[in-house]
Amino acid sequence: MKSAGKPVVTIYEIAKHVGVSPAAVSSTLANRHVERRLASNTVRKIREAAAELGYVPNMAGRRLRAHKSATRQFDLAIVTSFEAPLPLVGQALRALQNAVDIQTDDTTRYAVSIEMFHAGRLSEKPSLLDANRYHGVIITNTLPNDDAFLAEARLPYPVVVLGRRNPRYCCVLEAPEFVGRRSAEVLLDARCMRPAILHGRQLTHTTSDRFAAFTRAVRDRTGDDPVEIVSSGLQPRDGAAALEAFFAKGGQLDGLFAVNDSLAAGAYQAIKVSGRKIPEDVAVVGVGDYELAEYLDPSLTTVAGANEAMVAEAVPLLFRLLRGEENVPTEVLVVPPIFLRASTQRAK
Amino acid sequence: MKSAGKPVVTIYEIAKHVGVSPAAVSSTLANRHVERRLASNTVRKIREAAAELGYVPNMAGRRLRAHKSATRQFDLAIVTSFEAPLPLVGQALRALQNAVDIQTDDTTRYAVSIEMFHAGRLSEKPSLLDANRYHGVIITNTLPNDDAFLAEARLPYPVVVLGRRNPRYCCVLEAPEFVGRRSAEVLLDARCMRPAILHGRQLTHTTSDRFAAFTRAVRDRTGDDPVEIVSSGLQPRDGAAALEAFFAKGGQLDGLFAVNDSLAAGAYQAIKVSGRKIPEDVAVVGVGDYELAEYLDPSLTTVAGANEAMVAEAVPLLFRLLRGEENVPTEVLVVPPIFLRASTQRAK
DNA sequence: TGACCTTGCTAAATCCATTTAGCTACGGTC
DNA sequence: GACCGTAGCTAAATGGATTTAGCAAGGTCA
Repeated sequence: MKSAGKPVVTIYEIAKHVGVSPAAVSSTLANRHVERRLASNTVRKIREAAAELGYVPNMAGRRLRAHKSATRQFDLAIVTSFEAPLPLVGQALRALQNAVDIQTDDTTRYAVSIEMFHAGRLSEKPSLLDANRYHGVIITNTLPNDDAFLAEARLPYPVVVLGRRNPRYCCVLEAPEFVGRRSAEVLLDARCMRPAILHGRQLTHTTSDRFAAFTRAVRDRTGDDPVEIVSSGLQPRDGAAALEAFFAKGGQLDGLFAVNDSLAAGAYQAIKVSGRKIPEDVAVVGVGDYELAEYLDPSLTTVAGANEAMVAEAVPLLFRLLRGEENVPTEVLVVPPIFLRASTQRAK
Repeated sequence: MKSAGKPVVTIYEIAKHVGVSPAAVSSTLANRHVERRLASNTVRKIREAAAELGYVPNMAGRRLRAHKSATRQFDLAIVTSFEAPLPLVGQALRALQNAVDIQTDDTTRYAVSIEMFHAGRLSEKPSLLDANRYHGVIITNTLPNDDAFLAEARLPYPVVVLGRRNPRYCCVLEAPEFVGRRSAEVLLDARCMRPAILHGRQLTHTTSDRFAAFTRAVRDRTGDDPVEIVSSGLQPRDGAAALEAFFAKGGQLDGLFAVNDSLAAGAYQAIKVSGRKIPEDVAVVGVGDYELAEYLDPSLTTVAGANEAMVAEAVPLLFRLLRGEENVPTEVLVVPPIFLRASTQRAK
């Protein structure tokens, strides 16, 4: 049982409690009691005391002692929000792990992990501010709140920010304007007269850029603003619900840009249920960061899908920062590819 | 630049190199040099030496010192494979984080993260065997190799294994047989005469159970074995490729059970491209752990989707183990729900 | 009886970084 | 000349666990 008492229990408390030395306690708790020839009765008493006092090992102490003095250990992490699409995070982690696998040798070891925060509440993760957890991190899927926090806090270790610009850090992001503008062009080239944009309530830096550029491009070419459809979340069900509501209110559209592809998947369903055909009645453009896009019916035209390219830039940058290199660029722009598929192929 | 030399650089080396005390070096590297009134020239020399010698801070040392002695810190992790579907892992992490958020107070802090291994090569993560990293973990998406490793190694801290049975650990898994059997029943009830099963080359405990139960159920009811279609991976593209190849060889089927839903998404495409209609020509059953299933066209009938329920069981179990409780069950079975949707609704 | 072994345990060093208390030298004040 | 203040630095304690060398008590064998 965990005691609620103030003083945290160490092996010294246990030793005192049982009447043995800390060495005996340590040996027992590390299951070394046989080779250290501790009497089984002593072992039992130590185990009981540990359980009774609610002993929790201090990992820092253990690691410090266990540290082989010829190796340096780097602890790296991908920091992302719970709300973010995980496949993108998975790509990032894989890329980081690959880099790490190459660089690992006798003298250098790495540990990489994913660390998550609630979107918009990065500041509630105080462990990030301590310089005693990670040697370096890649941060992604931040909301404006988080961004402000980061800019003010200035994390005391190397950081690469993915997908948004932050003046105090090394950033990798989509070429601004590109996705929104090209999406608009694709829809307009398919002769859409009433293009719409579908996005979630919370705009990240990336999605708000897509939104703004799309809106501007449509306005420039048609003189009108696009229709704006807002969903409550980023899951397919949210996209479906938003479009259903839009149609229920008598909304009309003949082209749709969904700022990410789960929303597009949901939109597909609502469009079909409403009796409209893709692409004949509604052309659809999405964002192809997931494999999914190609396997929707009809296959989804996507702009972007730059995540992999961004990650490929970010990982080497992190290592350059870790190495203490100077002249590491503070901003790298990635131009996403475009895949024209069935969802925008309208017969002349 | 990182020196390749053997002895790892500590602040003591730097101190010796510069000719100051370790205290000065520590103050400088922690950016405390102003309040500690170090001469700017000294600071510069220390910084230069740190860079030149390739200093890498020892996080264990830092954390040990930084540790507030009235708090105990638990480091928890979800351990999963790179190849696994991430949304499931995300669910697990969210559940764990929620539990942790509730239990955090002045005296107890938690850090949760995701740690990944290459499927089948868990044994190459030696850090798992050290008792100096995590207080407890939830392990999921293991392959038979990994399972054998775990059974032999006996990790020296609390572990909950998700999705497979392992005699030496506390396990949470799908009720065996259930998913495979019910999937078979759904297809047979839709009057399929040639049911097939689609799975990846690598079978986890869970997928091999699904496979075996499906096969047995089909055999029991029809006297014949189902058709087996094997894909190289677990992504939609792999499912599509496997079915394409199957059709190209003249394969026939009128019902398909895909052991996970990315495969089902890929299969959908190949089936449609081949000119067959779902569900008229081919009824399809998948596994609904992702939101996606409902938004495929036609919406996908799914059995399973037990991940959330499994996670809900696993998290409390982990805490019970951490608390050192006795009589923690070693096996918890979860019965997954079933969602009948359009992909198996054939007209009489 | 003495040499030697075994059992069962402990003292103390060690891992690395941080921080507190305090020392020295120098300049200025009355 | 006594005293004070300050800049600039260091010695030493500290955090928690592990391990090595070794001590003491008791037994075995010649």
